[in-house]
Amino acid sequence: MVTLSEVAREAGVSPTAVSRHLNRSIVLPKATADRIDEAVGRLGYRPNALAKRLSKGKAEAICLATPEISNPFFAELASAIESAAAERGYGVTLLSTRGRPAREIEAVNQLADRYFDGLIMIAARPDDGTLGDLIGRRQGIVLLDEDVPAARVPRIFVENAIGARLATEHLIAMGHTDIALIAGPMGLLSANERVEGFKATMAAHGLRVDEARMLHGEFTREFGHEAALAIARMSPRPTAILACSDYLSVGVLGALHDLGLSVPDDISLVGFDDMPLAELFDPPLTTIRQPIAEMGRIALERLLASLDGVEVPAMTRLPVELIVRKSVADIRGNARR
Amino acid sequence: MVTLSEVAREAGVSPTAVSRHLNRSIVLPKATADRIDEAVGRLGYRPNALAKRLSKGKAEAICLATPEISNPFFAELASAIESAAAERGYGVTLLSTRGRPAREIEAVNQLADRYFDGLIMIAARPDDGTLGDLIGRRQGIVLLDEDVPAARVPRIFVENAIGARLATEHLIAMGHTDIALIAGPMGLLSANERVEGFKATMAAHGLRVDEARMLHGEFTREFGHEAALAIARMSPRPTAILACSDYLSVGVLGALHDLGLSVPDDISLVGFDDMPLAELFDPPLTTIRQPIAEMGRIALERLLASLDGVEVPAMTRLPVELIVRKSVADIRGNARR
DNA sequence: CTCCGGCAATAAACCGCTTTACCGAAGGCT
DNA sequence: AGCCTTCGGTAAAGCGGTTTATTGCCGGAG
Repeated sequence: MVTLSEVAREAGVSPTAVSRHLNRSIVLPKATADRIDEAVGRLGYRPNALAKRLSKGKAEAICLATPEISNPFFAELASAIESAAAERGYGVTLLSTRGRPAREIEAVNQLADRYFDGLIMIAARPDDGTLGDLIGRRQGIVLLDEDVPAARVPRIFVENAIGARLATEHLIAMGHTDIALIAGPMGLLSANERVEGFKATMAAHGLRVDEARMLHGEFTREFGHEAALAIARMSPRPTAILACSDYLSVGVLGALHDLGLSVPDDISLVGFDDMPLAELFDPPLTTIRQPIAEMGRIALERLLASLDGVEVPAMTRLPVELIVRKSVADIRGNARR
Repeated sequence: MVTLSEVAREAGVSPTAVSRHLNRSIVLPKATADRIDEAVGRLGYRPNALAKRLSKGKAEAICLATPEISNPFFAELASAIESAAAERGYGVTLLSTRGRPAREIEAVNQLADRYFDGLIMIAARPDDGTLGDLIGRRQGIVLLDEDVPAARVPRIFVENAIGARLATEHLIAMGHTDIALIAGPMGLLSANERVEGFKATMAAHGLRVDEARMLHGEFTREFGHEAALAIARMSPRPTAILACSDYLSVGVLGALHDLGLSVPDDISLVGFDDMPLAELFDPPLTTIRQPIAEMGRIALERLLASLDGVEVPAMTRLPVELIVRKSVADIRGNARR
């Protein structure tokens, strides 16, 4: 391991000169500069990142805390963030919280410990205040996709209510009036907003929504499965399901398939997220697209900006879009089954 | 930012005492220990990770270099690795190489720069020797899923040839004799082994394989799409396709669907990887399962072991398994179409 | 002949923690 | 009484860079 001092000795100058020359914080006469460059090359010198980080007080890295990186939605987000970060010379440390509050707290603590300069947090469940307190008004955090109420940090969300409206309107336009909702965890912002968007749209069309037809649970395949089973048993059976995440939809698809029910012939389904590969499902999933790549890019930009001390918007809302594929049946004019 | 020295002053002891006490490298009388603990608590002291890393000479982090983290196969691998690493107190830095050799080299350089202690590398394309030289016999690297020939580091691969044999035998058992192969990049170990497994199995069954029916290209959706189009145009058209990665299969499925060809009625398909969600495709994909979670866990274990200086096997082969779903038709007894 | 300014380069402090000695006092043994 | 241990702790040298303030020197202006 060759150090700065060795290069300096080799080039016959001081370590300071080498450091400043390499960081372009000094302009040396060509002869000296060449001697240094030559020594660097000959010894194969590479600055020790650990030392650099300590003396600069920057980790040159950010952390991305996701509920679960194996979820393609988060994986896609991670990809966008990593790519943007790499361009700016930052590393991305991954931290899957797996829905455990302790892991989310760990992420914030590691930020405090300077393991990284900033943190992009995708929360997974409603916060009881612990996380919010911890985040407080700390610098260097950005909340993505999901809220942690008490925290005073920049947020990047999508238009959840509009997405739910788009989905609901589509279903209504196709003749559905009895729609079940599979929502996310009670108390989670994105879940709430989607529920509200759904309810408001139903109301606007003079449709009643039965509380018993709105199921709350985690954004997991398992809960989607479970909820779909429950919905299939309802009587009369809803003609359509709005699932507030594609991961839920995946569970729904599996459950309905197991029951021998066809989507969309027996029951229609709209998802939310447009997660990668959703177009390949059986049937291709009609869903609300979140601009994943853009969310990631913007989250990173906001984070780095706030690290540089520039003021960033407290809240950014990104647009969503209805993607019509094959999971919704047109039942206009049909008799109620 | 409160430092060790401040805690020491507050507790009326030396920084050494605080450091050693906190790291349990000394046992102090209860009274002193309590004074230190109390000071730590009152000041809210947290050790600076940057300083710790420099003085210990360890980054407490490893890097996972994947071709593309948004690919569910790699995302799943990342999840397993992150989880195992977290248990051992290591952070995981993500680096998507996006198939660019420069990014792979970057990963190795960053390892040299001590950005992290170890590197799990999933190579993406045949190496011209550059990467191999760089990796050389360097400590702290493990190759996963894909080879870089010249390097003298531990490797964790699956039984590629056996997987290809299993897939081919299944196809043959279902009556297929004219099988097209969509292989990975020429010269990539996993691709080669799968091709060889396919050829050997065909030969063992007395079936001829036409070189023109074996297509080489990158492990991407795009190439899968392209290759499927080419295969559909062949005359006579093969009755089955063996795609050497599920990501390729995804492209195949899309292309055949666009052509109005049904899988498996018009053409059968077997994939490789059993990537997450493959069971939801239309049709559910028959494929060769790689034990993704185990691969990740073992890769991490091997890496950490080798960092600790313990000898690890130069090569580990993990078993694969045929997962029969719905993408292969039984055409035994059928007339050749 | 001095003084000043700018060039070339450096000494030394610092980032915050770890770790390797090493030291003084108290107690136990012979 | 003298010597050895153990206990309780510390001084100081790193780790490998960055950075601030400073120095010596030289040429030109006054």
